[in-house]
Amino acid sequence: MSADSLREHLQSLPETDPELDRLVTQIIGRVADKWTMLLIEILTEQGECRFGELGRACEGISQKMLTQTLRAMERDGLVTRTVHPVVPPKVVYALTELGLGLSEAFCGVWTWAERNREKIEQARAEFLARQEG
Amino acid sequence: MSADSLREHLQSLPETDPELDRLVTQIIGRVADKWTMLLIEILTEQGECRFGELGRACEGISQKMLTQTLRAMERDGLVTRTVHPVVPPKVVYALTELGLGLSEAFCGVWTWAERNREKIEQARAEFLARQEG
DNA sequence: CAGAATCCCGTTGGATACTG
DNA sequence: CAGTATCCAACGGGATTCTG
Repeated sequence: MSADSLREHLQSLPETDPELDRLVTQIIGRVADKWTMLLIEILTEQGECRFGELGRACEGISQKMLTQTLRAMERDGLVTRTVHPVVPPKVVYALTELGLGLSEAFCGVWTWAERNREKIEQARAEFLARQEG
Repeated sequence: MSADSLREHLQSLPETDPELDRLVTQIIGRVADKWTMLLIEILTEQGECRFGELGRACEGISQKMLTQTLRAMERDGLVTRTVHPVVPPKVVYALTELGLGLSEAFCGVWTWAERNREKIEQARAEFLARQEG
């Protein structure tokens, strides 16, 4: 896709209304979050997961942030939370249709990151050299 | 795209190496940021922009965060920063090829947010009702 | 105009301990 | 196991001031 056609495409989107634009912007702000994106990717790859599984798969996340992020995702309709009344407790999280849609949409960013990892590292090295030199 | 085919697609990506996976994850973390995404969208729609233009277009951003985000984007090779030696100073920012690629990749998320805005708001309302009831 | 520098406060988020 | 509750440090980020 060329720069021009991409621009045209973006401009063609129906957010001429500033009010609407604000709402969409807010959604992006809410959803363009590191943990949310990682959890969505894990749930897409692994299918439904238990709380602990997610914690282990999502490297570096604290249990507090895991709970918090999952709650927000549930609130926004991205995942379902199913409690199985057994001992010990078993709670299963799964992507909703909405969540799956976001996963598909974000898939492009993930692919982009992989494909351009080296370019980014190179750019960082050059930037650093420019600063020092 | 079905859930299964999306899963297959993600699993087919060459990040079996955990080290590589960490790097990509870090890039996602760096780039999945509200201001970065908004600035990329603005630069895509408007083409090259001056510092002040970006500040005005990116509603709610402080000058500090604008500078900071633009620096990080420049460091990662997403934008170029061109200084025109005139008085008053004129500095122009533009997307690089790399930045344009990210813009394209993220375009899907933007479209998703617009298309599903109502569903998200509905999900929030239902979640709220469930909590209260 | 395009920042750099400083101050300062609120929120984020980690660590830890506790519970059904 | 799947959380909740509490405390606290670190960082994000706004407001303001100053400069080339």
